[in-house]
Amino acid sequence: MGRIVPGRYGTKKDVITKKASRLFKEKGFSATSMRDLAEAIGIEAPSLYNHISGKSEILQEICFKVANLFTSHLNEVETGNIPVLQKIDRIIRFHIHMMLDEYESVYISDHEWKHLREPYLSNFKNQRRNYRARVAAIILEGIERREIKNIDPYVAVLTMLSAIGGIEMWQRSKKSVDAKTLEENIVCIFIEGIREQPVNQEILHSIKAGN
Amino acid sequence: MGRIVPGRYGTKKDVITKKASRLFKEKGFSATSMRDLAEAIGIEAPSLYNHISGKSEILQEICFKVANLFTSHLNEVETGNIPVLQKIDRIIRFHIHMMLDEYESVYISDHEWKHLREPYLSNFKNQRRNYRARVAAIILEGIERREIKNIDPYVAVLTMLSAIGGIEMWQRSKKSVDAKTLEENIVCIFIEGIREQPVNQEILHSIKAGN
DNA sequence: CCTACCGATCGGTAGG
DNA sequence: CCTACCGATCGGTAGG
Repeated sequence: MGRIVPGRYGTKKDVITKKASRLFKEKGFSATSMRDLAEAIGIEAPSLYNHISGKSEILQEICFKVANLFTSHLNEVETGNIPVLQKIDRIIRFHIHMMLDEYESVYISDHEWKHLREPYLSNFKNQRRNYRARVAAIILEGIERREIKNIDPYVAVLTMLSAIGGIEMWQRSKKSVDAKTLEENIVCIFIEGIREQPVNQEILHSIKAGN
Repeated sequence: MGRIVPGRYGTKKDVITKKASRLFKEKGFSATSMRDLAEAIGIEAPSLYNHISGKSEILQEICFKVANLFTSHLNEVETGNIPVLQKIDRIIRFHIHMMLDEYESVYISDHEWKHLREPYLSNFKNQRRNYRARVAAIILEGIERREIKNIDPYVAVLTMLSAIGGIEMWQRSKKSVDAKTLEENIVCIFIEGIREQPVNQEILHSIKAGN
């Protein structure tokens, strides 16, 4: 095999990161050896170290690339002058798109982050906690404006984000449900699930009143 | 250290499985060595093999114990002559309770099953696929009866189950939200998220009666 | 990007 | 349940 050539696949490091994403996703970070990775690329294991400093650097690249994309998107959403439910709608759709477009990276960021080394581990956990707190703040605002029902904002955030995180298995059976149906169904479930519903409240009231 | 004594912690094998659950959850299956496990228990690594045949047997015990609990509960729910939304309500609550009571085992069953060996790996995947298909069938029935809105049943199942699977992080910050609030919030989001709207009084009644 | 190689650690066995 | 130990494999380095 010749050397890895930069080109339409990006730098050599990008090629390594891409191949590693697939392997880490399929076998897990710890169960993937540098020899597995090298073989998948078509080089010998020691050659990898010309492009990366070590196995954990690859994991760092993947996890923070994903985390930064989510953070950047949230920055945009927060500054927009749109209704709260529309903000939540945008966040949900972005998560779904990330899962469909970059599902290997997102999967690793969701499931393998614990193998990050310090100080990256702490940084990652902080960034994640911060992200969730900011989304929870949006939901809280919606509750105060009576656009969203009175639920615990953090429960709502975790429920939504982990639900979308679970659709990775989806990728394999793309045929059965197309992406658009998937997206609209999920958005529908959550938006109507968290939205304040005056009709239901009225019915509930009339039941309690004994009508 | 003396030998592991059976007693209020169950058999020696149970003690090993319990300790392993914690370690597999914190470090991952592959990153947990038999020496880590032995040290946590207070014995030498080779002594473990008097009680178990190998590392993968422990993972099998954990994964299938969880899978069988879910399957057993679904068997009960299916045979019950209750409205569809109430069946879904029961399933959701069972998943939440499992997550709160046995979160280490459930976490491993959710995240580490890929490290199972054949034929256990195939058996586990089959059992899981079967479980989801059966829950999807319940949802489909609800759609046909116009109790549930017209969404893809399998998307609804994955959304619900993976959302609940994500609340494991919850365990750590028990203080911030009590279990009852957590449960009611999640049930509320999903039941109202999938219910056909406008609501009719009968369904609301049956849900309330089910609690 | 390769060959040659390192110390550490792995899951597991032999034998008592 | 222990000590002693096995072959295999790990992440990574030296040197070219």
